[in-house]
Amino acid sequence: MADAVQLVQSYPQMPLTVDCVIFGFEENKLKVLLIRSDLEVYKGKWSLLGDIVKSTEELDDAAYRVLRERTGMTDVYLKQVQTFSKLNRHPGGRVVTVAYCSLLNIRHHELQITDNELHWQSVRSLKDMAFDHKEIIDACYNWLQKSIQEHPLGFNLLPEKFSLRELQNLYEAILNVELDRRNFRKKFFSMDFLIDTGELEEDVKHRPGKLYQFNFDKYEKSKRKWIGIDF
Amino acid sequence: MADAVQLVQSYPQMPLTVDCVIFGFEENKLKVLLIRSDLEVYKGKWSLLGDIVKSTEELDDAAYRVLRERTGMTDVYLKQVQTFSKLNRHPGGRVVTVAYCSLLNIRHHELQITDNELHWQSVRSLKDMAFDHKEIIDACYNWLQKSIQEHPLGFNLLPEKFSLRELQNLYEAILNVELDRRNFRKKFFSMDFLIDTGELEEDVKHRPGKLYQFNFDKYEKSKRKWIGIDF
DNA sequence: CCAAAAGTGTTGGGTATACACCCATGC
DNA sequence: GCATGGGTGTATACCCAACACTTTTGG
Repeated sequence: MADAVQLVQSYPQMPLTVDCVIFGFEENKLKVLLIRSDLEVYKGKWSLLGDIVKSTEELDDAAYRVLRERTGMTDVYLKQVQTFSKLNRHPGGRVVTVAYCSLLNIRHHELQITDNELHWQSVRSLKDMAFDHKEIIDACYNWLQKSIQEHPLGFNLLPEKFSLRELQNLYEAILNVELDRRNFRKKFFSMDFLIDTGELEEDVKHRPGKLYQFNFDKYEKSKRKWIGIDF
Repeated sequence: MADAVQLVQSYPQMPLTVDCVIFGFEENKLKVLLIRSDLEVYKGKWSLLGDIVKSTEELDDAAYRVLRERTGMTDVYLKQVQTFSKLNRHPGGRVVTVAYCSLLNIRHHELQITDNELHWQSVRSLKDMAFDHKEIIDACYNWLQKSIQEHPLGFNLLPEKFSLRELQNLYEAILNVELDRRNFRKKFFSMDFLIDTGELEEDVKHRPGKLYQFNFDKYEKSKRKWIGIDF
């Protein structure tokens, strides 16, 4: 054991951080939660929410901590996406960062955000960010576009009860496509994971749509392993 | 700028390593390249090929360096998969590691391996490895199973010219399924990325199959963006 | 001629796509 | 009653899964 300790002590060390790409959905747009950079060189630029990883902290824990400290939320979808290590990515020296992607419902969380430098920004209008954060967001956005087609992640961005129109708007916004409404409905109804709550939309100035919930239990039980070569 | 440097210098630091899960295909089995652990506590156990990340080295470069130093190969498929940070994953103390997955053709590389503690082991027969390396291999294997269905990665594991039977054996071994030969052929021919070399298998004691090459150029040009919700 | 694997087509069922009309609500 | 979006069905094309026989080669 002593040899192992000695070995590790001889290793070069470097700072490690986590950066959270926190997605939300509002006004039919996919948005990401940003904060003003606190570095002089990036004055005025937006940056991701991130923090150092402590010496005795696991990466997932560090990412959850960032979420908790920034949004007050603990029960949020979170997933490690990629680690970035360009030598010049941080102006203060070598810092490696692990990017996490997080999905949350803006409505559930808006009251908890007090720091007024926090800001939900449309993913489509991003430019000129601090560090390599644009690159990190692009990676997470690509990951999201892919994952939302294979897993029921989108529901994390919606209220617990949602209309099919909202769901479709979400998919259209994230995938940047237009989908046929009837086929979209057929698709989701045929999956049979939507629970009709019996409730209707309110405060809408046209015929109200039905509200549904996603049946996560049923989904978990029926997860299948897909074989299908396609490239 | 000075503030940024000072800030980074105040960050906790830790050792960072890369571990390469190097897959190969031989005797119709998916294999992974392992080495005897050099730590006393793991005496006799197998471990992945890995190394520290140098202070001024990017992660991809470190992973390529490991490959080059261990196999002599430079032109090998390599992809960052996941970062592992459990506090007790290394008996010598806190070490974070970034796992890379690599695919190579064993035949092209076998002569370059001189260290006789290096060893190709069947993925199916893995057990009881050093560190958290079993977990890392599992993650990379899952990644491979998924990716090989969406991207033409498998060809990195085969010789440049291969028969359809070899290709099918590869898919069956990695996905751990049996596939219908006629449908498999139809599938690949309909993709239209296989070039008939006009050559035939040799030294085979039955009717020889045709040898094909994968048309990477054509594939790159025709990459399409898929929209298809399915979970 | 025998063994072993290569090579080849068809059919049926299910799934994706394209498309148009009536309905319920608010104003 | 009109504007707005909710809700529904059908026909077609495509793709996937299932399935058996003939051909070529080596020995």
